[in-house]
Amino acid sequence: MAAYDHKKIEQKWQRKWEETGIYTATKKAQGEKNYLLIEFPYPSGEGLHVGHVRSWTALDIVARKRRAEGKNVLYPIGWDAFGLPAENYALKTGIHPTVSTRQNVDNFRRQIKSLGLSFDWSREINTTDPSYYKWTQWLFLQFYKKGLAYKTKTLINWCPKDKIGLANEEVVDNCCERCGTPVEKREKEQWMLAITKYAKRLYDDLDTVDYIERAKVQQQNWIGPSEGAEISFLVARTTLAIKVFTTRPDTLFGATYLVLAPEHLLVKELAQQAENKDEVLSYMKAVQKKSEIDRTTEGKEKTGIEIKGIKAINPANKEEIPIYVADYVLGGYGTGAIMAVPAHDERDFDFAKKFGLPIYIVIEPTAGQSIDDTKPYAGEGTLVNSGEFTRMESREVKKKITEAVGGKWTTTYKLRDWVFSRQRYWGEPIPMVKCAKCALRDPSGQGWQPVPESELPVVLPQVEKYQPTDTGESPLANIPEFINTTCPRCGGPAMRETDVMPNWAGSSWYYLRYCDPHNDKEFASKKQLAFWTPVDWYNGGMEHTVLHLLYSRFWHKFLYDEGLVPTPEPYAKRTSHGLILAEGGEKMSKSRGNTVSPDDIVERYGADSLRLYEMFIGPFDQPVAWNTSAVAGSRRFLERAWKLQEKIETKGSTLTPGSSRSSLETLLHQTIKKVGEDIEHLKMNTAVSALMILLNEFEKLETVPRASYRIFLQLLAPFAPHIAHELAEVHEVDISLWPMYDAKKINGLMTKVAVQVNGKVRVIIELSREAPEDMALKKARTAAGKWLTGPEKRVVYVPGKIISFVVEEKVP
RNA sequence: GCCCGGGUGGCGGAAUUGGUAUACGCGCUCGACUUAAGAUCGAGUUCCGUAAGGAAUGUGAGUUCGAGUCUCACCCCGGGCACCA
Repeated sequence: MAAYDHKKIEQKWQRKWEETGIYTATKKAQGEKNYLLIEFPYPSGEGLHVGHVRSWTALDIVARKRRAEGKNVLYPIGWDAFGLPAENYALKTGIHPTVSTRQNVDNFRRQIKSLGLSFDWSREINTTDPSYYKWTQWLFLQFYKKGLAYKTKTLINWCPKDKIGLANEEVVDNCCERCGTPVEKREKEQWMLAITKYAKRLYDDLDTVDYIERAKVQQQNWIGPSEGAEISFLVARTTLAIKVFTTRPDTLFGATYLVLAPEHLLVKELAQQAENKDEVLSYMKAVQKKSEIDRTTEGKEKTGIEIKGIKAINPANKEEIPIYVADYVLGGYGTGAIMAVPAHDERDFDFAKKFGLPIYIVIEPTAGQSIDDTKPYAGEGTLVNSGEFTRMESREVKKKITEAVGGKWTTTYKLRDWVFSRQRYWGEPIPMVKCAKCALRDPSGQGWQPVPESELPVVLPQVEKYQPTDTGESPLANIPEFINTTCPRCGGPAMRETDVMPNWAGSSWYYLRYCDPHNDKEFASKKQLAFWTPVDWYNGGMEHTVLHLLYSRFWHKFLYDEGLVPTPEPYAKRTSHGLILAEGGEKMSKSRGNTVSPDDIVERYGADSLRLYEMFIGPFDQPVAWNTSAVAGSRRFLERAWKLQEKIETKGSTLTPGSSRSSLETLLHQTIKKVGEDIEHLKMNTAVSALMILLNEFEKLETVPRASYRIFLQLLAPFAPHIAHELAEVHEVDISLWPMYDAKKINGLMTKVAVQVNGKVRVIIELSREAPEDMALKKARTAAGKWLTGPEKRVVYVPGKIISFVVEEKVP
């Protein structure tokens, strides 16, 4: 027997799989369809990360198992290749992103193929390919046609280092998610996608999908629905009204002032009539200068200014109350204005204390709790000082009060519309044209015209300089041949949009393209979509839960409304893998110099060892630290599996004695069940452990029955496909099907039962599974006699598990 | 502050409905083989104790014949949201 040569074996099988194309999915194949998806990678210059291997191997195991079960599996791969790193690399080196992307993709492809992942390479896609982004642009135009894409002047998050606008989702702790630079606010014209129109459905439909709980909760938090009332406060001696949003209309009688956000549209108008006009305007200016950070981290000391001489009328008690402008109220949430109830809200309380505003208590805790006048009481309770509502319960009165003052019960969401413009080069050009002439006839005055679908794609032109400008214009703005065009509506001179799409655009629909990747008439045919979608199982990182996952659900729902996709949700099931950390538990990163390259591990130990190790490393959904010396353990396991060949019984002979056979049979059936179920629940670490236990048992035998050996290889094949296929070929056993277990053979004839005396396990006895109670107890009493020192008070017998005696203890 | 996870040997971690805690692997110790090292194979490895035995699943209480698992209170770690009215 030759030594285990992983290089030879892995190359041989990888070549064979490629030549025979056995992992190519076709609609015509037999069996129920099964669409398994992993997040397609960004082909970075650093190459594959061991984290990619974790996610992809896990679903590869699922894919291989399901194929063996006769399912028609689609497991595709592609490249999410637009994005800043390629552009920044071009800035540094002058190498065009097309070139570096091609090189990186080639490297990724080579690396992935060396891992023996059973991807369908015939469906490989690339978001930067014009034949792909043609359809990304086409989809954008559908949003535009339905009024869901619009350009507007808005305050956006601006990263001064990357010189790029960011979506709210890309801002973490007020810093750029990518580079960590504190973001600034800038007013810019931006293309927006109206994701807020779908807020309710994006929230509600989470109940219809099988997502890992954490992902669901994060999306719920992000969408952030909040039920409450919209109530109008008239401005005294004017025709104006200020609409506020509140979740506590029951405290309306305690509203002693109003607060407008500095961004509120009415502020400027009211300021004109104010006694302290200049002060109000200078406060607004000061707020505008403040970054988001200053606004939120000033030790929570609240600032604001009264609009003097102007009062609002509390619709509940008709009292005139002052109006303030303060930046603790956010412009983008609710109506941008609040009614302040200092007695029952901590923020309003702080503000009222600072500005000496009245505090009216209108809710009293129902029972037991005392009111502490140094703190506001924010709980529910009984109304006081509330006119006709006095003595009612706060919970029951919310909608009644809202109705009584002509308010509206409504739901507000934290979700904001999606900033879809990037003033950059390496992205899909937004297929819009601006015509000055048409703008005159356009009610919005903007003059935007969509590029006719027949002229798609709008191809990204070659540029000399990639450098974005401080004014925030795209490098495309420097290319006259690109900008100057004719208006599709009037035929006159017009200018192209120079903004490009964010890198989330191409990834918002790629799983649809996989269904029909070479279609040049449609983004995917209805027939193919009807067959393959929805994705049955999608695995990816937690970091994409509120970005990619939410965005693609939004696109999908829109396409569903347009009748372009057959299901309301794109992904039936979503799981997530934990990060792989460096040895020592730190994050792996190039700058820390602690990365592990899959190439090195494949070279030294082999792909099968790497796959097995990453599955064995720990619970799939939790972060784990890398440990190279533990990879050797997986390698040892495979070597022992290799060596086991020597013990296989030749065809026809049965050398293993009968008693070993029956206990081996029990273990085999248990292992089939365990491995199969563990794969379905991604409990890969315990599945591998079960395979190890089986191998340990095999090694104790003189010889291994062929049938048992075959089952071992069948179970091993998804995890370590190369070695399993090699051994199967050499020993002429068929491992193309997944083995079945016999439920009756899971339990052996004999079973070990623990005997407890007064709660302590004293002895373990072996019993026949069918042993009657009296016999079992008799045997237990004999075995545990030493500890049965007093009269028995109680006996519990759970067959197959435990016998528990409670005896009277001798008091010394 | 609110909402999710999680806390078990030297380390990564197992543990069906409450029913033999520490599976499996790494590391370590001893032994065999070897001139030697490595690899491999065998034995051992939660802690205290020579042993009999005792103690232990973040802390403290509770329910139970029996608790890692259930209940209550608290501590610590990781993640998400956060002046969201």
